[in-house]
Amino acid sequence: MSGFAQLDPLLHSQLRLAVMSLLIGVDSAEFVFIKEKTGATAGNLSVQLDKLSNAGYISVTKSFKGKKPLTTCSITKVGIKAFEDYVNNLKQYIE
Amino acid sequence: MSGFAQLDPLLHSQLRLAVMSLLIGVDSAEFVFIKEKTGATAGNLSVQLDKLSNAGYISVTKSFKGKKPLTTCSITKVGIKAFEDYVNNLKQYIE
DNA sequence: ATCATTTGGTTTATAAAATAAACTATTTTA
DNA sequence: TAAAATAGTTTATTTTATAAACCAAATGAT
Repeated sequence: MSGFAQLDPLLHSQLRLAVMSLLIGVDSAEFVFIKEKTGATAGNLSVQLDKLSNAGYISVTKSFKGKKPLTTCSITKVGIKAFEDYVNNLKQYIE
Repeated sequence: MSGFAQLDPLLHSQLRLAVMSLLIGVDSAEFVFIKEKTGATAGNLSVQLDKLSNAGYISVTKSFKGKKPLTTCSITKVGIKAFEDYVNNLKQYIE
């Protein structure tokens, strides 16, 4: 058990980590809610959600709330596993 | 206590975090030792040590071992504080 | 003795990432 | 009905991380 484990670069990003941290505690969350909680700009959030989605770490559903677009996100099993692995690896650095 | 604390970007980098993690546990460490423990290339390590040094997080001393150059690093008080703050902030994301 | 290789780095170039600015489409409000 | 707000996306820019190329001295092989 020597050397430092590689930290998943997809999770080792402040904003994406915050998103995952949020999503791991809830069933699902809306774009606007995530934006407010993380303090991210819409553009940045949009890009980072895409990356998490493309990696299969979250699922993103686009629908409508009344007549306004509604983007809903939830963490996937793969995402939960990745997050847990990341946290375990990280502990090697900070404990 | 809402929102996510900003993670010190100087520490939120895999290699620099590994370096700090190493240095926090020892009195001092040599360039080659850090390089081996972290698995970094010399070039990358050199750059990242500079950044930590410029931030005042570590002190870097250049001398000679026999006739070969010897770069020795140690964490500073400021660095210890920054590391501890980083770890505390990070816990908000991963706990 | 000298030519190649290794050691211990630094500097510079490139690839990748984060972030913000600009934009789109619809909808609400004045 | 014109202006502004909502809910985003796309594109451009800045920053960062990383590796490749380089340098000087020392050691090893022929």
